Amino acid sequence: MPPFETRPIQVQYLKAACSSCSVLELCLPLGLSHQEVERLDTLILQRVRVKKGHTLYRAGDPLSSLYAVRLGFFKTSVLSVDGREQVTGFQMAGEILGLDAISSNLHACSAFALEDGEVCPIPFAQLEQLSQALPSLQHNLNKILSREIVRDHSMLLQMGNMNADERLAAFLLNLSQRLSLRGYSSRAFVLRMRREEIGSYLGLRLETICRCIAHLRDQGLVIIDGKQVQILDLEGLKQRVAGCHNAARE
Amino acid sequence: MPPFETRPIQVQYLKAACSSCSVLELCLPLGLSHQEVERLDTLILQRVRVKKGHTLYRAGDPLSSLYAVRLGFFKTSVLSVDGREQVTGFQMAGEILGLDAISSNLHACSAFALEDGEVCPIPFAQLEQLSQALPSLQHNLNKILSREIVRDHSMLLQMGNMNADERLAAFLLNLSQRLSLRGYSSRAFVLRMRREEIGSYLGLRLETICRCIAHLRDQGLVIIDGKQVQILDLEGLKQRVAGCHNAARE
DNA sequence: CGTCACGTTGACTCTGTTCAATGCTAGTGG
DNA sequence: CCACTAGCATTGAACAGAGTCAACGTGACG
Repeated sequence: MPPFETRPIQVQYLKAACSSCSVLELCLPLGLSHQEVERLDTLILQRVRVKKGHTLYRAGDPLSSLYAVRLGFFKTSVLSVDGREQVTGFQMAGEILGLDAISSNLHACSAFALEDGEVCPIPFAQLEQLSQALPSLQHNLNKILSREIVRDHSMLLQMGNMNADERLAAFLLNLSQRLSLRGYSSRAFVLRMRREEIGSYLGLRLETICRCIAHLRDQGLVIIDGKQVQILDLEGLKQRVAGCHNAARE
Repeated sequence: MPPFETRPIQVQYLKAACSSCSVLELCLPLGLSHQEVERLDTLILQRVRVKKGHTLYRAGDPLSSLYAVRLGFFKTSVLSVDGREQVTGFQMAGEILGLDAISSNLHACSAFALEDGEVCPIPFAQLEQLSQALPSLQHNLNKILSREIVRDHSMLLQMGNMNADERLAAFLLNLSQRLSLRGYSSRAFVLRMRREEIGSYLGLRLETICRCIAHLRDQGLVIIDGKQVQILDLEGLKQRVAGCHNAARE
């Protein structure tokens, strides 16, 4: 186990308000009226800084809050009985952490910061209470939960039907698309996770990730130097994924 | 494509009421007071019969209702761009179909009946409306959505970290456990799906499923004759899954 | 009785894993 | 300042597990 897994999180309190947040339209308040956002603000009392390598919560912890990522990059993962890690997702600004805890009031996975970041804790009991009064807030929460289900199903499709190169291409495209939604370049970005974590997420070994990076590089689709990614041929990458398995094989 | 994919569903109206349903405590009304269930009953106007081989809804259909399975056995699946099927789940009595449609108001997967069954359509707009008035109903919906996320994550763990034998063992144990929750035998049951569908669900080919069945049989853990399953050694099967990959390998 | 869909098994192939060696970078301590 | 270490990334070679292709069996059903 990496050493950082034993460090507790360091909490620093900062003022928070959805109404002045830059990822407002990607997050829980999406589509709410100004007045509704102000009521939601009454729940979001603070931002919490999480330093790189620290844990926001662990599998088994009781659910107190969901966490909206405001800044930074997180991974969530579950452990198999024999201690193997399965990364279940990478989250960036505007995405919500902790959804899987609602079912049992215990977190089913752990959340780690892959770089320094900030999250807005959303006390869940109060969120449910407030969403009694705000239909559109309740609807948003339902949508966010459902979106996570859709995302998981597409991961299952990747794991079940795509080969290693295709999975990596799909992974890079997914990052590219989410980053561009947040105003960053879709063609140049930095991987915040290690090869091993990408591999775990995609159901592959880290060596396979290295080799797939080499394949995509040799085909002139991307340049990946360490954690620095440059996408040379976005369309080519997309074709690689669409022509899923067997089709258009070299 | 199998021929039944083109048949429309045949709708037959039957009286329905959660308050008199046998899977009440596994379904949406879980934990609701008698009065609350009666209000929920006002939404559940009918049961719909779905005959084996028929489609309840298809990917792309607009979301009008969620469906509670009352009887029978369903599969849900998504298609990849090039027409490959990925089975995302098998649903039995008390489980809810259509959750992935909430995110976009369009069904993201299709639902097929693997045997004659009955579902209770739950008009989603009205469900959201009613859950404004009934906090515990809203809470249940949240829980059900979250439970699906947890389930998907455990499927990702299976696909990412388990070999073929382990996945099949986990699959059989999961069926066994859900059936026993519903009052059926946990040691003898019938597979409602074909080998190919099991394979798609587990990210394997149908031939691999056959071979894994043979492996488990040769180890004296199960007897599987066609669709008839008999579990001889429940504990042995569990060990097979827990000692996930590499551990306790023969 | 013949057809068709499904299931089983074998032989061979191939993709991804495993194991190992090597390189690179950042951090640490003498 | 440099030697040393630790963690991460890359690459090669050998191996193994699952895929592919093909043949055959079986049971349901018109």
